[in-house]
Amino acid sequence: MPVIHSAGRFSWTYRALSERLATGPGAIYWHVAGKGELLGAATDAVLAGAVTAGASDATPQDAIRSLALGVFDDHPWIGTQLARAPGQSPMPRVFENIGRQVQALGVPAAAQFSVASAVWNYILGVAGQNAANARPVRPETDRTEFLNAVSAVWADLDPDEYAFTRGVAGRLRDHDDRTEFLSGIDLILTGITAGR
Amino acid sequence: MPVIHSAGRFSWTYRALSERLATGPGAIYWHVAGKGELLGAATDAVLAGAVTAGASDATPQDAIRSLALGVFDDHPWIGTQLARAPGQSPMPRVFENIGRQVQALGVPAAAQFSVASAVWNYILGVAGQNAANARPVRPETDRTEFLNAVSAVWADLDPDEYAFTRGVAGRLRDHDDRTEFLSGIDLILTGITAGR
DNA sequence: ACCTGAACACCGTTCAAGT
DNA sequence: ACCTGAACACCGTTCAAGT
Repeated sequence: MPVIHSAGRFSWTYRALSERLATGPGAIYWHVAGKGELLGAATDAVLAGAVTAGASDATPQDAIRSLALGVFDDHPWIGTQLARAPGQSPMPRVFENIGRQVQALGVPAAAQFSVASAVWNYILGVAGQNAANARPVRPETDRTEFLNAVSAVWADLDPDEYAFTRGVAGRLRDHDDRTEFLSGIDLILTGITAGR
Repeated sequence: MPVIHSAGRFSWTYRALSERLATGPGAIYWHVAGKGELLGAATDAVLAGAVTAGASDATPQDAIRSLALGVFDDHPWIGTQLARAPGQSPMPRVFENIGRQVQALGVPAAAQFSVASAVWNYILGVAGQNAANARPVRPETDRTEFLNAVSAVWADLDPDEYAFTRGVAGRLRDHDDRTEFLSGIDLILTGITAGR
């Protein structure tokens, strides 16, 4: 079967795919069992590329950040579809990468799986979440416009009941998803080393 | 419009909904603009219930854990659909809840928004991720069977290239998603207080 | 003002038929 | 062994027509 090159924003429909491959939609079913396996294969192909990122970083922290950003920046949609194919999936390769950094951070053996899972879950979960948010409810509303609207609502909330939310309304307007994503990673990284 | 009661696992299709409401699919469109707004309304209704959890917990940490588990246990699918409606959404209420715990943990003002966002993102992201994983690719394969298969593959990996993954293959088989979810929360909580 | 329900475009999936 | 493409069931959405 032809290799699937990840091409940015692409609708993974059988019809779009089959048109691209100059064939009928049914042809794909000879190669994959269904949509799940199809997306799984695509996910795997993309993850394989993400592993190389962070291969030679200075600290374990930097290595994890590189890997996380690799997923977040290039292929956030991955989160929606998980590597489930037990076979030759690159999922273990990514997990191995994270796990070694976790070991390098001095996490005791008994906690390593749990800690690596948390990092893994955070990366896929938040990146996927972000990808889902990327397409707005109504296509005509753009991001800044939307954020301004929400920020205005927040700033107008009851000062007693919503003291905190009111206070950060301004930050919402200016916030950057990528930065927030990274700050979460850092929080986890701090938690890892602090818990030692 | 009739209030939508969250009823466990339910397919949010217009047809299923309209049958439930004993009406035609078109009728719903008079009340909501589209699928996004529909799911948004449902999400809001559910989140409103989740806020009460953790209202009176001993420590800020416990309060955040309660809220996180409230989403994870009862309504993991929420993560797939975000509170986007700027209006009277309970989203600010949840965010307020988290924010106050973050303040109680002693996080400096400049970092509060960022930290609260990380907690929020983690909860929705990982819970949603988990909901997506809940339905397997092929319906006939159940969870334990699947985990055993993956675990066996992991245990069989190259000892040099996959030293870490091999080593935790056993833990994968026995792992509990809920526990992993909580351990990630704890990692973040530790990171929050350690970074002070 | 609010509901009805047929209709449209689109999707994943199947399958008899081809080579 | 591998591809074709019409067909099926299903989905979100629209809209003329009803009350």
